[in-house]
Amino acid sequence: MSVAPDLLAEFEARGLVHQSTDPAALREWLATPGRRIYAGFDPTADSLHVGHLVALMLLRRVAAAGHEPVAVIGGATGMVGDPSGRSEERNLLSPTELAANIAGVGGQIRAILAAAGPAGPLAGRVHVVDNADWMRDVGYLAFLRDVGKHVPLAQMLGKDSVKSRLERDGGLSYTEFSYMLLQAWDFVHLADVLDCRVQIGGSDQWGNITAGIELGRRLRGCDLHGITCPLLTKADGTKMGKTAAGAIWLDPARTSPYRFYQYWINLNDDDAGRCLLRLTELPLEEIRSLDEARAATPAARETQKRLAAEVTRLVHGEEGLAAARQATDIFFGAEITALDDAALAEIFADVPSGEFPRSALDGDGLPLVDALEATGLAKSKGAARRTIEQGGGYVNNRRVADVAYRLTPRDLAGAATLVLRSGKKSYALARFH
RNA sequence: GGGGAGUUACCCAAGCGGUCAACGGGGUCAGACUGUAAAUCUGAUGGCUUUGCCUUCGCAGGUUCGAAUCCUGCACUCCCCA
Repeated sequence: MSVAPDLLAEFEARGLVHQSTDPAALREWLATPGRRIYAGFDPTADSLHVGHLVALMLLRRVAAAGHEPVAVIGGATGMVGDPSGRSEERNLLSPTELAANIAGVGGQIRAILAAAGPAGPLAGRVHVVDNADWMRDVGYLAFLRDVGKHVPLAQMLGKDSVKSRLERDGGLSYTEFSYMLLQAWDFVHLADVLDCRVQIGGSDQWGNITAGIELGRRLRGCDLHGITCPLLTKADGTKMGKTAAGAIWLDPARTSPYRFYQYWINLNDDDAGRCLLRLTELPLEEIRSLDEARAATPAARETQKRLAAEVTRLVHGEEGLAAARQATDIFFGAEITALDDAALAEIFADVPSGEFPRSALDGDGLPLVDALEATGLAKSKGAARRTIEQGGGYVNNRRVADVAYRLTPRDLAGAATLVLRSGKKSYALARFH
């Protein structure tokens, strides 16, 4: 292994450092290749969402720099619930839910850490562990004596996550209050068994990370370090990855590759520029040239296209990216002809559909107005007529100007499916059985 | 308990006997423009078997050839006095 690139400088250049412990000490420790650095992921759902991508990318950068990332799945901490960044008490997850979540989240973490980057496969070895493996058998009394005894209450009460919750009406339970002890113990445990001395996370994790550092010093006399990165937010102040329709998930069953891809394509210029730095592994020179291109010819949307391609490829692979691009061409492009029903169903996975008897197409056929109404593209037949009159009615992406138009077997794009559209973006599939 | 004002379509809000499916604004939808952005402009916006028909203006009755508009009762909201 050659000399490790300066990971901290890389983080700083990409705007990934919000707070960190002593940079000089950190830099020195990181100068040796093969260092282990961890980030935790609590399995609060069966899939991660784009909000988790920054942390995943941090781990990939760790690996790319010749160190060894450690991803900790919170099988134990997920039982308790992290109060950080939350305004209300969490509901406890059932053991069954939790097991499913651990499986889902774990699979995604492994896949993303295993994916090849623009510069080929990642160098460093990757660890994926579950903190339930070392927490499960720790007895309550032992934990109170071995860990709790070394954590001053004043310190716990001083954390923002606790303070802000105490000031609210709901307060927080003892269970969530204890959360930081578990995460602190994780850090000390990983230092023990893996010599992992740096924890990274979102800026809301600072309190939990410093709790671990403090515990390490009191318990082991060792120097642990922490880095937090700014939470990814959009220019309008909302969280990255939240849309009106809900979160953008990494699981293709929850968010199709097409919608995932479109999310990045639709970011505004500034947000896209920032994401390029934080969420991709493109070299800084390349990002700089994209910045220049964006300033010179913003309409080309090179930044968004490149960002969407990079992130989609990482999460959904080449095939997912290809599917998203194909769907994009169709959604924004030409007339739809000769696609088979499976491909149509795939491309239009996010789109509502209406079922009709095959016989509806026979004879005079099915009035387009009825089909638009039945698939929900128009609230009433009157609205459907209006849409067509005003030039917003499409069959297979071909504009239909005739209000009295009737669908017949000639209009089928696949064997039994055709595509209806109202306006620029509202699609529906009509299936005939 | 007494007096006054009000209740109109998704929201706000005009209309005060016929030309009212009901002005205007917001929202929404469609079109143009555009960078799959923002802004702007244009059109539409109760339903239907659509050159016509049906159902809407708090609810129920009534007057009238004809009512969202006038009368009576009821319900709810707001304001003033007690």
